[in-house]
Amino acid sequence: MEDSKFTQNIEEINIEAFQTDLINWFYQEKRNLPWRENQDPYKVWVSEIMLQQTKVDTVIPYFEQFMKKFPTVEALASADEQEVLKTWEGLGYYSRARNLQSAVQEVVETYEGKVPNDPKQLGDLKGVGPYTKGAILSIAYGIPEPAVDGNVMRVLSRILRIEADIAKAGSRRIFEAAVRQLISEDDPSAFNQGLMELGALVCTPKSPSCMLCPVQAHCKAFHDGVETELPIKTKAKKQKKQPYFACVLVDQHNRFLIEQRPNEGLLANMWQFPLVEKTDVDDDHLQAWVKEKYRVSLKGTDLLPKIKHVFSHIIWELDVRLFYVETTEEQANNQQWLSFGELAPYPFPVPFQKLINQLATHFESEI
DNA sequence: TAAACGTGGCC
DNA sequence: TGGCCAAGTTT
Repeated sequence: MEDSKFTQNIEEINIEAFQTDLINWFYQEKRNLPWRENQDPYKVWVSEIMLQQTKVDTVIPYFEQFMKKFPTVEALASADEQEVLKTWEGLGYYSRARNLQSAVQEVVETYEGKVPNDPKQLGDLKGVGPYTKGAILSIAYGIPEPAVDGNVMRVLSRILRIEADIAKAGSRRIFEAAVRQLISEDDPSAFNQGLMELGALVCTPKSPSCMLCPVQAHCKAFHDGVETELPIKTKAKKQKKQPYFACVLVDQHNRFLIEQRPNEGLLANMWQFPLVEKTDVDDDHLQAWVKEKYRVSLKGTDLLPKIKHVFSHIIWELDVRLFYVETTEEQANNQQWLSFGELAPYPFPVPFQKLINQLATHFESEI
């Protein structure tokens, strides 16, 4: 259906000229990025995972740190997961980090530490989906496989005037089919990266710089004057608000209670201050809930500024309450009483980094 | 197929 | 301010 129109448009393209124009532009204009210093498959892999749904400028410092701490497949495979998460702290989508370490462990155990260049073996690794598989194969190994990300879909939707909804899961295969016809067998790495770099620097979502585009002459959308109408992308649903109480328990030695989140779901295995949904416990029962759940007696409470945190699919509204604890009993083993300085090694998601910053202000010199 | 899964920057 | 966007994968 959608394919028929694009099949016709692809036949109007001079493929050799398109490849040459794109690849030459890429070598001319490509940014110098730390993961482009060589083609080490491990570095390519780590960079591709970090770049998922994440801007280049955000990734750069994380990539540098990660490579310093885990320079090889073996180093990452044998690291503590907590240290890996700490290095990933603030980057988001933390299952990427846990899947990456798990996959690297499989590479050590099953493939003698060599990142596979076999599409099936590579694609079966945790966290390696169709895009990442194609990116590693083409960039690290020079194998002509499609690497279709959001950039590639946007660029090709314009060049070929493809009107498939790029928000839909099934649309990716249309673009993969297009790439298979267009890709350079001689330099699939520069071709795939060129498509993405073009999307990042020229063929941008809002106002594409068509006058600077190296493949303007090949672009159906530009020819027809519809470049700003593409790609077609349906809107995401609005996030649902979730009101919580965030509870800071402080004992007489200025130690704070933190707990580790479950090993799956949102922010898996990350640490937090005790959290409870307001739909589960209302204001009147909060104090009793804290005493019961954490086996403490209280000598006072206080109020800290509210924290709002927007995730991709939900919004946390944290009402932050301070509880001064008189006596404590043994706590569960996913919990820790720690002084302020001892919090440092524990990976916290951003909403709790905000909270920790509030504590630093609130307690000033006390801690 | 659609929802879950983070975060920061931009307008 | 709130919606949109960024080199996606898993379930």
